[in-house]
Amino acid sequence: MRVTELANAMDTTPDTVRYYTRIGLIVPIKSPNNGYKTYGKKTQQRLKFILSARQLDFSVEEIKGILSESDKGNTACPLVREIVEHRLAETEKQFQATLILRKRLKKAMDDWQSKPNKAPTGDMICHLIEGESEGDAHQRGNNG
Amino acid sequence: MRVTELANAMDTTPDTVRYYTRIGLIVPIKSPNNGYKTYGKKTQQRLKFILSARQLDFSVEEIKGILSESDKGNTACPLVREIVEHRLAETEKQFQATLILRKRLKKAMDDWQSKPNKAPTGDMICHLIEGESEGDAHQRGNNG
DNA sequence: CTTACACCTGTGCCTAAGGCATGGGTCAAG
DNA sequence: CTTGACCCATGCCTTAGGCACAGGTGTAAG
Repeated sequence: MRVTELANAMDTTPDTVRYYTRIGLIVPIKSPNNGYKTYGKKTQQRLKFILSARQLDFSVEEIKGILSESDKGNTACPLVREIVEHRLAETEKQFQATLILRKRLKKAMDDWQSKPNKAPTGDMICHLIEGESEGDAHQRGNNG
Repeated sequence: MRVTELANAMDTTPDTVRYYTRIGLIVPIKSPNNGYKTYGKKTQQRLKFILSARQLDFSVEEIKGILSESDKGNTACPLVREIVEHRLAETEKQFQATLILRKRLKKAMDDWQSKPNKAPTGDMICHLIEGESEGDAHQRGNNG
């Protein structure tokens, strides 16, 4: 199988396959006559795993860790459980953040409904936004 | 005001201020004796606008467009309304995606509760994930 | 055999919004 | 002058691929 063929079979893009190849997640055999990368059944299995993990929003780095463990013959399951737990917590945060953003956007649209458009003054760029930031603490970078 | 001072006053980081400076969103005066960047009141106002817009998840590129319009003396309000509308739609999508991911993660944790850890076989890397991808179509990159 | 042409391949550069490390400059106290 | 604390500008690094480019491959026609 060559890159596009594999990509189609796994319902992903050739660029994605190339990317995973480039960073060593999957290892093809170089065809000796034309230098094209050739992927076998085992690699397809591996790619399937990678894509499934990506579906759960595992980062590529995390997947690399899992595969590394598995390649040494060890169970990757505990690691997988840990990651999924962490990912769920992260998703919960993301969820809340999106909620807040949505509320904020809706409020903005609502508030602006009645306001006219104004040309910028020396003190204001767009009164829609600048009249808006009361009672809402900003957040410095407290990420995870 | 120098970079850190401005950053503290606006409750953001010096790196952020430097970034906006670097890409020309805000323009400081170079202090002639030490080469330090110095920011005035007008710039602080501008930065406030930028940060408020970022709170609404406007991209920096979008903000650049708004400021460019405003700098020419034109109303940026229609553009702002348009962006906020678009952003709201985008957020809605994001919201749904996060919901799906959360459901998927929760289901995974649930399903795995009863399953043991297994060493990888020749055909499987981690049975938790590989047994999981039934009845769930993958998605090729159909983004917006 | 050669030509034509569609499709395919590998490589390298690009992204968003800053974060971080480095090497040096500045300011006040002693 | 020297120490030390803090501050500054600059440049590289990050994700997960996307995209453009230049050239190779394969098949049909001549």
